[in-house]
Amino acid sequence: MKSDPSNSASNSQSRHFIQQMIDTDNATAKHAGRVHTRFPPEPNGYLHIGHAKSICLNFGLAAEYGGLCNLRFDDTNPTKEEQEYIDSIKNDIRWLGFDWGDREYYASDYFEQLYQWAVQLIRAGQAYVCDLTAEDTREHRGTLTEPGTNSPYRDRTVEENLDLFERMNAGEFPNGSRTLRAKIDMASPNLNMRDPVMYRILHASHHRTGDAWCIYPMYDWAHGQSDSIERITHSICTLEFENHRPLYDWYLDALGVYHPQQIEFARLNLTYTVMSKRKFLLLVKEGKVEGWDDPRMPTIQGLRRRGYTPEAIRAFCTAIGVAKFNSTIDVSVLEECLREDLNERAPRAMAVLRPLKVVIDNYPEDEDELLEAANHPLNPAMGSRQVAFSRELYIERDDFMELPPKKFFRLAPGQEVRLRYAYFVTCTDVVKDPTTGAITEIHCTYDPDTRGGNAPDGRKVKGTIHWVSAKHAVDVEIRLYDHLFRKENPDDVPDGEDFFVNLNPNSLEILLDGKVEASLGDAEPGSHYQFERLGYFYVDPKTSTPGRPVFNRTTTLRDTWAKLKEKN
RNA sequence: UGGGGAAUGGUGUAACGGCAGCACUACGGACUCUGACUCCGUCAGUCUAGGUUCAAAUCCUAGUUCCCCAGCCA
Repeated sequence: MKSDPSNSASNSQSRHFIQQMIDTDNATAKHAGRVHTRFPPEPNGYLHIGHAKSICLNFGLAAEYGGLCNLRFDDTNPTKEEQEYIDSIKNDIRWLGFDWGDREYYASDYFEQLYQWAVQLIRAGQAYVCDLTAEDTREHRGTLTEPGTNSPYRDRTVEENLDLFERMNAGEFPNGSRTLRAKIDMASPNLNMRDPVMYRILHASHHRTGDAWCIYPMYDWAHGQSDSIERITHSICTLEFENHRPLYDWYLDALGVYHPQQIEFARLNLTYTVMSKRKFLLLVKEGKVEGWDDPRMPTIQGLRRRGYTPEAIRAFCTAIGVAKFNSTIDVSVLEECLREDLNERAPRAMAVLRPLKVVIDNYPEDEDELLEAANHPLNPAMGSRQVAFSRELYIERDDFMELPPKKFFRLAPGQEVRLRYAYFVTCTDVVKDPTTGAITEIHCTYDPDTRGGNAPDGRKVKGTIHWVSAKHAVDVEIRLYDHLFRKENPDDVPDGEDFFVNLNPNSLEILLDGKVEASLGDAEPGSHYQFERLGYFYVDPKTSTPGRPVFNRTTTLRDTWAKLKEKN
């Protein structure tokens, strides 16, 4: 029995309400201690971070309690679902680190059983064929405050219903001409109970069953029974299905079959992003992003291409908790989980985003040398590498100011700084374009005694900056990403506008003259780096070519200097 | 105005009649060959009004606010 929190995987002190429910079930032997969940996506779109919450919950709970989690595609609507999505969903779940073994199921696997069950309900007088049009059905349904009215077809005989249903299935009737409905209660205050449609006629080819069927079960008719067939113990879903639970219960009880317990939790909302398949589609269709896997998209594919790791996403899903309150998580929580993971795994390297040339006047013209740099200062096991140094270097434009404010610890005329892993240098001169006045290069002298970065005389410098040897640098494309929207809630728009007005025009900045140290010239696509003092970068697997890596900025490092500047 | 849910610092989330805790954010400080990491600290919360109780975030009553439901979508 896993009811003792101290020896389960979840021995973190606080347990969310679903864990508590399962603990209670186990304590009372409700399912004989069995825990079997499922993740039930509809294959009509790509997975996003919101799905990740559900995936982590369902697979996580199963793992925690020594149970199982099925993957089941809810493919009851042939007009919307495609094989491509199935492949992509499976790929994403696997990437997130979860395994459904051989339990890959489809609601369409159960079409025959569902049909038999429908016949059973007809025989019991609990379902009938209705000839109302969609529009008439709506009118008969009533409103939130007024009861509906019975369909004129509600009292057909069992024989007639059986015959009609059979003929619906045989393809005798056109789309939309008839439905099979459950006979429940047109006056129910819960609209889902007002004789819900169980089957609709859809002469459409299904991605798995082909043309075997021309009637397709509604989600409500298929979902609970699918869980029942799979002997799911805890059917976890989002809040909006709470209103449907009485209907699932009704179906299961009417059929007299195994009855899973449905539990609803709040879906994930994140600041600075939208979270619906419909809106993602709009962004893609309108060309606001490059595609479903655009690194600014909160799709699993997008996050992955941005450089997120499965570990970071899983940590995030644990951190945010599970509850019934409809909340919006600050993206900083996600970013913090990311940094925590990347800080440990990403080897360090030096790269210059916006190069400014530096000439070391007292360094020999034709000389080069190799200096040792740690791949991870906090983890010696990651080893070190040699970086080339020479007379001409690039540094970050931001790391030089001609008229530095107080507390600017970087390069400025007369100011000495450390070039990381190299030498102390002092700025001696600034060269400007005579017409524009723009700084084109700066001159320094170096102190040969500080080789490696320390002064034998014990003198200190306030600043250490990164650099790349001009002669050895590799030119690369670097893509800087920022929030897709500039408002915390992108749906907060003026009257008559849509969420596009909140798009952040600076969410993507492409730098074509980035300079990286030579070792990065053949960086493996799909690998992570920390560019020191800048952030974490990911070698884009999609656009990198051999010898020409493209770096996506996954996220910046925390930057207290930038904050300080902002305040002044 | 019917029904179903939910309200705890800026944002999330615990506490299940007994000291309101944790994380993120923000703000200070220490450390530093990354203005990073790490460490220390500060600000800040029980939706409202009554009631029960020695004791209420927790129980009761009334109210307020927010979310979901009128697809032959899921």
